Amino acid sequence: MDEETGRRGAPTISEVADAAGVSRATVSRAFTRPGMLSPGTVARVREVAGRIGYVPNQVARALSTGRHGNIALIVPDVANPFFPPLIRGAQARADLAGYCLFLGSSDEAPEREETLVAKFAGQVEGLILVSSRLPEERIRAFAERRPIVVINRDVSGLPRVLIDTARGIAAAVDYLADLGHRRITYVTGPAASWSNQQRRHAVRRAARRRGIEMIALPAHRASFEAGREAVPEILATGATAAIAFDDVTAQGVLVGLAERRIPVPERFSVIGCDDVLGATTFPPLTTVSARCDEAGEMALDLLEDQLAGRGLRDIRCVLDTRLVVRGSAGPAPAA
Amino acid sequence: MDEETGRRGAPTISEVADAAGVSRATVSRAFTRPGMLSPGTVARVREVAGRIGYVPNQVARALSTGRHGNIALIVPDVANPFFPPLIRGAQARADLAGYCLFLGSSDEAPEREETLVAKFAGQVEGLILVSSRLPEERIRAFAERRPIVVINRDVSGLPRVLIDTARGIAAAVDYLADLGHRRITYVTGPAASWSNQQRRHAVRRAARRRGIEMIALPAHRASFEAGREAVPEILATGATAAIAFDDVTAQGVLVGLAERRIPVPERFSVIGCDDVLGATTFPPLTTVSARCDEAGEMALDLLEDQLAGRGLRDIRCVLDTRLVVRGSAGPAPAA
DNA sequence: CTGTTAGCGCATTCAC
DNA sequence: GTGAATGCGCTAACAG
Repeated sequence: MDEETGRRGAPTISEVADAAGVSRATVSRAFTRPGMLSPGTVARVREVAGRIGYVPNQVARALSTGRHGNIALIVPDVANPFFPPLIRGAQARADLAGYCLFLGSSDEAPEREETLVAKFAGQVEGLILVSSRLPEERIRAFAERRPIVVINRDVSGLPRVLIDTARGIAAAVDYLADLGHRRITYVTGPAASWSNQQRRHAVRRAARRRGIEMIALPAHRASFEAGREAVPEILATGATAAIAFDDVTAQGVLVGLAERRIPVPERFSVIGCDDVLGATTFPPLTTVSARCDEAGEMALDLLEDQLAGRGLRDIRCVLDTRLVVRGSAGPAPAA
Repeated sequence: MDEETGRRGAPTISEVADAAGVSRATVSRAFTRPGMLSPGTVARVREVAGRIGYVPNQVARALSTGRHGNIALIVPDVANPFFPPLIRGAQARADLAGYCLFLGSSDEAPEREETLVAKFAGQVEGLILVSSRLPEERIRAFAERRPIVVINRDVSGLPRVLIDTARGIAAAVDYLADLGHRRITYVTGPAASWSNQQRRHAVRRAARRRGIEMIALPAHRASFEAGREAVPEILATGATAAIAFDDVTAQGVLVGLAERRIPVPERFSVIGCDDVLGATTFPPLTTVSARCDEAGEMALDLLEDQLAGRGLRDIRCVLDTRLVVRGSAGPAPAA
């Protein structure tokens, strides 16, 4: 008994073996492959184990088998509403497959992400990196040690799931064009983000196709505030609608507009991206749905394939998107 | 070389020892207690290790030392904005102390939480349970095995950090009373939640003290929608202000009000709780600050004390709160 | 079906 | 300052 904590060392497999009058191997099998034992023995061993309070030591088991039954999922920021649905999707699948999901949040800092990955790498079967801020070479280096699946980052040679917002954004631009908007703005996200570049290009392409004007506005800081602060600039361009990098940014635009008493969508239209806010804004945000939950599920499936030895190394899953029409975009105001 | 994956087994301490022409013990010491070795040896060993790509096996190390260097933090729902700041606080402290933080999200399901705790228990030094939905006896049982700190749950005998919203809520009620409100509503949160009960009582007490009327409205479902759907009922009571269980619920109330074109705070006042939304609503939410980040930091400090053998078992840290005045509450409208 | 033997990779006594 | 032996708790052959 540990005098300091009042906690005693956990009972080991040997103690159970002695108490039950069997060998340690039998105890082990009673927990890992009950089918190999006679039902009676299994019951007896388990009964004794339960009474003593024996719980198999995961760490020892992992050392012996090389299998830990854990998967790590690392996101840039748990506070960003984009990730929870994705996390939930991955977790659901992990449960099904009998894995325990470890979550890590890097706070958008590459160094923190590096530390996390390194720490996790030793204790999990494989990892999923979401919107990683790591240099590609680092990701590849880690992938050398452990199976890695990336989400929202197009690293060739690794299994990856990409959310292709191009289609959804094209639909958004079409929608605005059909509503009579001739000049729109795109409110930028993190410059280093793969998603941001992809979305920017998509808006530009679609606008060109429809023959309407598109102006990209740099975001000076992250998400919400970026959107809010961009409002004066947006207005200065003379545009009648804005597509934002993500929903949080769009929410910022919404608030900035509200502060200026500019009614949405009557005088200005706003469209977000990701559909993570649901209808929690006013007016409810029209947005491009990203199906983040499916991304999480798919990543876990890919990882599972990887772990099972089946599954290609260089697979690229692309998730489609579509426009979700709610109430934040309407006809262009008469000039 | 594993033909299936193209990944080879990680180099072990022995390979480094051979390559460097020293014993395994020396390699081990080069990483764990460099002070015991001559500087030259340390440098040489590390150089060789780096070249070979040797990384100490955490699992083996943990089995040998009984120390894993991990701490688990389990929250009911990563999607709830209440938790990210708390997580961040804990993570910052964990970094400082050299621990790696494992996150778990139970989706508000006690069974999931149970599974998570059980899985984690074997791989961490200790755990932090935030707003746990587990029966007290289960928490106690786990605490028998591993040091546990709880947040927002008053489990006697365990180190716990509680956010005492009473003071902040009293201030909120005072604020409303001073503004001339005579009848207010409290929009309830999860019935099973310790925080909810505490907050409800606090509102009631303060209202009684100030001689104003308080009506509690049950939330039919979770957070945002609960708030939005409660609006008709709120209005039906004839109240002129509402205090919501948390900011997300308050945001729902705000949207419900906006949908009915009821201007806030001119015609109705809303106050939230937790201060997790910042100024991202319109109008910016007046709320009771909960200092969630400090709760996370404090919990980790307590756990550290626990692990170091110092620190009491039955310690109860109470964090104070205060009213943050922004723009969602104003003078009671003239009747 | 069950017991025996031999590691998994590392940290840690002891000797030297 | 460094090496040789021992064990952490468990699983996985191999016998019987």
